[in-house]
Amino acid sequence: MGARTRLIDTAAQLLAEEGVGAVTLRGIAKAAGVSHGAPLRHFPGRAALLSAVATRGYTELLDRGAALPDGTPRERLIAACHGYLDFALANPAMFELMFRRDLIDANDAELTRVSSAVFDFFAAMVAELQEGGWHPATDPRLLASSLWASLHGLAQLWLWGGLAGASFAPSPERALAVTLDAYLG
Amino acid sequence: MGARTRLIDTAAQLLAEEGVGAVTLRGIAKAAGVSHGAPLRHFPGRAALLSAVATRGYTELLDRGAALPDGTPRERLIAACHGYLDFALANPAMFELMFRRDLIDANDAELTRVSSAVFDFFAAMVAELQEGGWHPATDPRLLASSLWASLHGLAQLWLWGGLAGASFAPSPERALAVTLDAYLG
DNA sequence: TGTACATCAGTGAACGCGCGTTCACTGATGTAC
DNA sequence: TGTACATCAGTGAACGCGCGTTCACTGATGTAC
Repeated sequence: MGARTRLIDTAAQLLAEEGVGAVTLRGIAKAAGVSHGAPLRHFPGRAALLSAVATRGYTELLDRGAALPDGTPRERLIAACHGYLDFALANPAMFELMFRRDLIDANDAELTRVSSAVFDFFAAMVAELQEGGWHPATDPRLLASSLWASLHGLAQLWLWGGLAGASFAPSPERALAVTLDAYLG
Repeated sequence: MGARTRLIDTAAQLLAEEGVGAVTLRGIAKAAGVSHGAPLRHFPGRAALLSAVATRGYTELLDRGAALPDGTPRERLIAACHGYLDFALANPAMFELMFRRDLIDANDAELTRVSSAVFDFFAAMVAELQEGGWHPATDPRLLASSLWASLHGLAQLWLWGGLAGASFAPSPERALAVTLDAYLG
């Protein structure tokens, strides 16, 4: 395994264990057991390394999409929505990093390639369901954007510290059920 | 005007102009024209000052709610949803700060008081609409959580850099219309 | 097989930076008598 | 009205920290002939 890959692995593990604040170049180097200048042999800078880590996150999202069980378009879209929320809840720090523009390089070629693929996959599932007569007149990418944003907000707010006030905190699953009911009827 | 209030004002302005990364204790002190140790006369630390700034954001949200025009419960809820999105788009850095747990003190009394009030206000509007027969069997706070999360995700993703891939970027207003159509039929 | 050279990951000291926070101090203002 | 004292916002030097990045160097590995 290449040193570059090992650095990304170590960073991803450090991210999961210690959070976004821990993935500094020096912290990653230390966790990887190399001197703190070593990572710069493989990445031009911190943002590039973190972008590679975030790309891992988008790749896993894509893998989850590919591993979706067979079923009707509707069943598959519902499963994909659950998958997105599950991923975010299971990998909170990765999820945060994936959307932290100040930490990663938004123009990173691989990152944009994979994240676009995730959206395209999702939009394709939406389009498939539309063929069955669901919101047939709406642009599938617009519909996908709205639905994706709803999932995203659910994950963000839950990770942020509960969906409602402290006195009432519905589980994200229950809120997702309400959301899916609204969209899918 | 007290020095404390002036510091919050200055910080809020600096936040709007320079972003979340600029609101350091030293940066705020410099912008306020005082020595960099001066803010600690009024706040126990950085998190307390930033929490006071974020509280401003929630307060403005509450003010916007109070200023909603008269109308049917449905019209008022739709206006509130637009208001939330408008606020986020008009105050991106404040919106970011309001949900950055690593920068503000989640246990700050005033902050939790006002942010809870915002949610309660929103949930009350939802409950009012339910009296008209809309999703009557669902807990209004659960319904409010789902709808709020959808708005929140719309704002977050838009500010993050477009709702979809670079090839297709629907305006948040168009996506909001789709979302409101899904929930409100 | 042996030799000279190139490549390249990694080292570790150093640089310069901005940060939050501490601390002894100043100077103005308010208050008690 | 005057004096002694307390309060308190602000000062500015300093501390210690972790950061990203630079740089000359080492040592192992691969390659050409």
